[in-house]
Amino acid sequence: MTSEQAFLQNYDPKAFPAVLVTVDTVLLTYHEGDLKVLLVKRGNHPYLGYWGLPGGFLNQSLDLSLEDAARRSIEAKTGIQPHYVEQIQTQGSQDRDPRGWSVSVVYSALMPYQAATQHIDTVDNVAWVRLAELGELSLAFDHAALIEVAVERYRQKALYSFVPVFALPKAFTISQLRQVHEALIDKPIQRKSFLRRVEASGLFKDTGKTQQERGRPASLFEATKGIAEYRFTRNLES
Amino acid sequence: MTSEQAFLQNYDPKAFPAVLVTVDTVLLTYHEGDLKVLLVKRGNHPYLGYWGLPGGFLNQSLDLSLEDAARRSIEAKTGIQPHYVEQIQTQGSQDRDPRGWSVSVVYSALMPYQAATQHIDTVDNVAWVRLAELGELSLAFDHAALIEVAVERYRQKALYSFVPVFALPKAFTISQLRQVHEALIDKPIQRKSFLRRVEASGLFKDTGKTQQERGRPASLFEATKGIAEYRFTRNLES
DNA sequence: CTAATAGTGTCTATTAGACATTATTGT
DNA sequence: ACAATAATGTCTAATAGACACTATTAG
Repeated sequence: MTSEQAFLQNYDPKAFPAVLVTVDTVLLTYHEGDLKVLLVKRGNHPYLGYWGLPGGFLNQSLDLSLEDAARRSIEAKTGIQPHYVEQIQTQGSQDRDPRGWSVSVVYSALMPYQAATQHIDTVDNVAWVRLAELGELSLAFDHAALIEVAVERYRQKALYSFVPVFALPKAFTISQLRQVHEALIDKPIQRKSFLRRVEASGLFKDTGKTQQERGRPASLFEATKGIAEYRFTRNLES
Repeated sequence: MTSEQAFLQNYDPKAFPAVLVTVDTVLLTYHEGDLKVLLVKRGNHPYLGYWGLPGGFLNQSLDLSLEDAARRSIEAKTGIQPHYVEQIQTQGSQDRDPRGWSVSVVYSALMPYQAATQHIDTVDNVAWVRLAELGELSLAFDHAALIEVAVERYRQKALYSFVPVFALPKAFTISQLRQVHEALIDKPIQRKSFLRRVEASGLFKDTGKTQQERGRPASLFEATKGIAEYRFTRNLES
């Protein structure tokens, strides 16, 4: 039996054929009544010219961890560090990438539309695309399915948490927040029920300011710490 | 701009240093009042002689997909194909394995104790270990943390689903099922509340048989199709 | 009989849905 | 005043917790 030290010295990482490891991110926001996902027009083969998710190969020198890699690619495309990031799932198979056995670790983040948009407006290969429009587009790899899984996850969270709040700007009205939840679950939510939950959570701070579109001005709120972890024991109807 | 075909012909998968990709599995069961996890005594460096999770490097020729790899290693260690498998999370960082940048895709499965135990009793490097005992053991890599994440996931599911039923044999009593849920959430559950949910779901088939420990014999039930997907809109208290 | 466990009856408390009512703004 | 949207009042329905009660077995 060799010592661990000797074992590691003799260990050859090239003994096994390499698996392609990419980290892809599903970035979502809410703007003017629509949920939108950030897509990038691919400048390389395969799927050259197709829209796909931001992300790319793991960079073993730059990235200390998978989440590092996700945050790095998010900041590269949007110029901001989102306040909500979670790992969604990992897809890996022999045939999802023509270059070989490929594993994609999928992260997702929610962010305010405005904050990210000033950065992406400066380039023409990055765009927010309405989820409703995705059917018309043919996306690279299995990215359409990856987006679907992320959205389904948020749909569930809209029923028992306030996680969707991270798709809004820092200050927002309760109606706007309700609209994000409604867009996710694709159903109207009773205003009274929703407001009761906002109050019961105790996690929203009234800024004292108001915002008006049409009709009575609405109070502007901010999310406080802990909102990402808060859970209701009873779901909204789905 | 080269054609996609030319690009793929010139593509060299060895241009990037290989990332180590492993698939590890957290196999859980319930037996005699305890939740147990299947551990394997490692026969190789690193962590030679430590207990760790079943799993190993992705085999690019044998495995068509990540889930394939998980199922293959589960069957290798237990001799059975579990009825419930889900992907838990993926951990990856520069320093979790001394051999290099390593990614571990973690799957988890629930299975009946008896079905798997006849197979593992024939070897001495595989064992069911009570979750309560894990604190005394020092596990390989970050496997203790991976188990913790899987158990926490099932703890949540115990509050709004019947997924824990897959840790029991084909026929079981409602008390046994309740005990699995109680072991997961570490709290007693009202028998009446639990039975109400069993009835409301309509997903349990009374076998007509009974089973007796002490006291009144209990009816034996079987799970029917769809139980893995069933969700309550209201959680048990956590 | 008692002990033990399975299973039921029934009351209370909580909370989401429904929907009517009031409040506050612009035109 | 009217339209539009925000915010509240209040009733009902659904369902989990609490816990007492009955049922069925072994010894």
